[in-house]
Amino acid sequence: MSVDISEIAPYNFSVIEPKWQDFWLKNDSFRTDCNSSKKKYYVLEMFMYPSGKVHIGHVRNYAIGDAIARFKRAGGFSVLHPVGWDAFGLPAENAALKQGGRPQDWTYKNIEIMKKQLLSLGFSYDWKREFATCDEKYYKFQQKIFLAFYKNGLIYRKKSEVNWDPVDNCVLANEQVIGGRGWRSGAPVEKRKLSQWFLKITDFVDELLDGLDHLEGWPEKVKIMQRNWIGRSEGCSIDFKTDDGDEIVVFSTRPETIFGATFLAISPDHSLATKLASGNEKIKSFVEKCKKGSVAQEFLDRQEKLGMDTGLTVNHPFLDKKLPVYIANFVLMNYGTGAIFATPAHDERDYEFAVKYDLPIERVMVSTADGDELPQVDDGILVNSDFLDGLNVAEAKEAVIRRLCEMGIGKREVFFRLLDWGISRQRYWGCPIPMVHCDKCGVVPLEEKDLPVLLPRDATFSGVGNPLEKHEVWKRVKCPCCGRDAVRETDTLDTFFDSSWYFLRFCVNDRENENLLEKKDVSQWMRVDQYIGGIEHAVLHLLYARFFSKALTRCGFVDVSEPFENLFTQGMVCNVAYRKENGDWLFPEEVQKRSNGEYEVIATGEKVVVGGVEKMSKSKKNVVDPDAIIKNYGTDALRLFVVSDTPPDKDFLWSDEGLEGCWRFVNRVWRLFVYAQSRGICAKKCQRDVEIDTLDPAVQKLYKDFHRTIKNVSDSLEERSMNKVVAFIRECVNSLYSFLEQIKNNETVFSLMIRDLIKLLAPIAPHICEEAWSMLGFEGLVSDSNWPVYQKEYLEVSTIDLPIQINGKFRGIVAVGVDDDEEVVWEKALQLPSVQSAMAGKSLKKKIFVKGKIINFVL
RNA sequence: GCCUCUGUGGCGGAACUGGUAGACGCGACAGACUCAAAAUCUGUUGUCCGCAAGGACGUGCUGGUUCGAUUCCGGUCAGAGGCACCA
Repeated sequence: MSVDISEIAPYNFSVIEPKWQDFWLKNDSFRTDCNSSKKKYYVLEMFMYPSGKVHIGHVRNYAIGDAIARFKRAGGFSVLHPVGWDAFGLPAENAALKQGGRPQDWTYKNIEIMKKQLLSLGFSYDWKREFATCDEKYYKFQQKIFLAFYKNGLIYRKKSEVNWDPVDNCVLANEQVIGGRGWRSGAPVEKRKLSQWFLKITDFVDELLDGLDHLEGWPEKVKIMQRNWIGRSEGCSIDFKTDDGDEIVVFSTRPETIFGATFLAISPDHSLATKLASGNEKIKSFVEKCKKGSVAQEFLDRQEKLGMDTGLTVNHPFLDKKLPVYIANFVLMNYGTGAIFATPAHDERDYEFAVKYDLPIERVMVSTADGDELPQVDDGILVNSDFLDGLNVAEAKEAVIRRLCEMGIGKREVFFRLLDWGISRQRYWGCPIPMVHCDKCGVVPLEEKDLPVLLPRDATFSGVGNPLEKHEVWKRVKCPCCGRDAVRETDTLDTFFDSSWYFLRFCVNDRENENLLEKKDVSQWMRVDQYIGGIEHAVLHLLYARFFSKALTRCGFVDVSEPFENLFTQGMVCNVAYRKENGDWLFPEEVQKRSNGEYEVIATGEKVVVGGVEKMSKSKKNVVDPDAIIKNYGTDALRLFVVSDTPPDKDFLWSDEGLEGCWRFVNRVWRLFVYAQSRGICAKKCQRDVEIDTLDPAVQKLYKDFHRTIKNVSDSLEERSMNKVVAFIRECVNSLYSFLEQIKNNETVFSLMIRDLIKLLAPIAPHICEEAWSMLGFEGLVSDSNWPVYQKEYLEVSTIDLPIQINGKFRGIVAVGVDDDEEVVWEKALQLPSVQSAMAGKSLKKKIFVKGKIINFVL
């Protein structure tokens, strides 16, 4: 019995979607198959912090990953697609402080809630591998890693100036300081001197840098950011001696400008500055002023240059002249040697400083380009430089370094911007560091048998200081060396430590496996074939994870030089935001449109500024709750929407109309499936072959075009252009609607098209497809079915519409055979009225013919 | 300041190695169905001129290469992101 397609009831997602979610979960439908002979494919989305709620940004990230996982699965790969929780971190501790209770409880409760949300989104995860980084088991492994790194000399403790976040009351790594502010709190970072654990990431600096050249599957942008962050610079260090016999080693990448040097500058943190300060009140107060300045935001913004003459001088290495030594706040202690020679004529900072303090400026280079303004920073030809005169920069650099080396005062050197990674955090909710402080033995590692060091369950959170440090019972321990009373390390590990190796642990098939990293499992699955996450981790997590792979390899745990073969960075989800004129943000429900098109606050009638498109965030009151969307439109419509329209690597603009459109499309597809069923379309009808030549021309074209769709959808998925995937499927559904009358009686063609359409849509809208698959009597799950294959010969066309140009302008088309010779095509083209009228009275200068592409008459 | 990326209809965006610019969607407009509305289906929709056939213009701006440029090259403007006294 046939039905009217427009009368079919809408897709009943509230029943159908939970049904399949339960089925997949109960049957472990997406459990990783480790014993398969199929090629492996490891898809991973950056795991999430259990903040309490899944937001739309997560949905988009995971929808992209899930589409790839399902596509690869259908494409004949054995797919690993795990899920877990990056569960340590400050918010849990803040929640404990604010609402009482323990961070543990808060975290695990959030995980429970968010897991439910993920399940309601129908992602194809292997839930048997799920873990949280705060699981005792996971951090026990992590303590093992810490000890192994320690034994291998990759971890050390040192007292040094660190970044202190005054809001989070905690140290930050350099990578976590963004524009002088804490990455989480946004507070201006202060400097403090503390004893801290450091990870020797600088030991791998060359590998980390060179490895980037081979990461072809990474966005260029991320690689550039990492290269800049590592910041390699080549140059030369030069030894100077003050009249008092103090040594000052300077570093320069421009040693060829040495003849233009007019003074030396050392950092206020330089050991010589400290020494001088101790004997001189004026210098002491200056140094202190500089240190304060390096903290205050206003100084950072103004970058005002401050300096003080030490009264000391050094000899110029080549000239018979003395150079004064200044302490200058623009010289950084943590780069190079903390001292420079200044060449004001050829360096902007030196120039600014020299002008301010009235120091000489001597030109030693003339530009090859025009203009002779100082400072001249571009390369030129050396002048006033004795043995370097007339040389270009490269030649002069070589010559001067060679001479300095011969004199025994210079050395070729490479410096990096990258510093070692400080991993100590003065917080409770993190992985305890398995070290002990003993008065007699010093800092001693625990033995493996004493692991794990578990977090105490009875800590108190007062908001001041580190709860572990104040826990008098927990912190007492016997020294593993001498057995006397000692104290535990009370700092915990930076949570970025946790996320630097989780993707390796996901490889281990048996969650209970006591081996830290089962080598066989890791080598089976690594590298991650497709990693997906936000670009904000370009120099944080993504650099640390690369370092960990190399460090764990060095320690013999694994053999993974690089963790992520292909990296995809998805864009953010944005929404319009409203605010009052005083800047307060407003919820969309609080505003309404006036008749003149402006917006006002409903309650008060105040004028509303439509604040443009902003990243969805609670503070801007423009978030959309996935649960509400799922309740009203279903998961498939939501998933479809977040990958439609916008390429996944670009920012996505939320719109209710767009979502509505996807909901309409889901129903359009649903009606098509139900209609097909009513026409008797079912699995059985797919068994006959299609005799393409006997088909009605319209049906034949439809069927051939469908094979083009299969190719287009497959290619677009492969290149991660989900927006195109959706567009091609929509196109295909549109033409099925248009030719419904012609196709409805051809059961074989109709069946085959519906079957493969279900498969094409399944990676993005899995529930409706699973339902249709079962409804039409196909065996098993569409999630387990093979990806459709297109017939190449159907894509080949015999005739094409060839565009015709006159003087490069489009004038019409002419239908020709693909293989028609030039003469034949010309004949046909010349008969076109538009060509004839354009040619009238003119002579043909040239004819261009590109087979299958174009004809162009040049008159 | 330095580095990187991006500029295509009212909007999100398509366009293979240079070859019919604007696929697909949103919005808008019209028609069918309906007592009516919603839903659904079918059209139209870059701008300008024209009753029409048709024509002119059009991918930030500006030069160039080419028979032909959204695509390649030079300059320039605008926006986004990263780094920011890194010697």
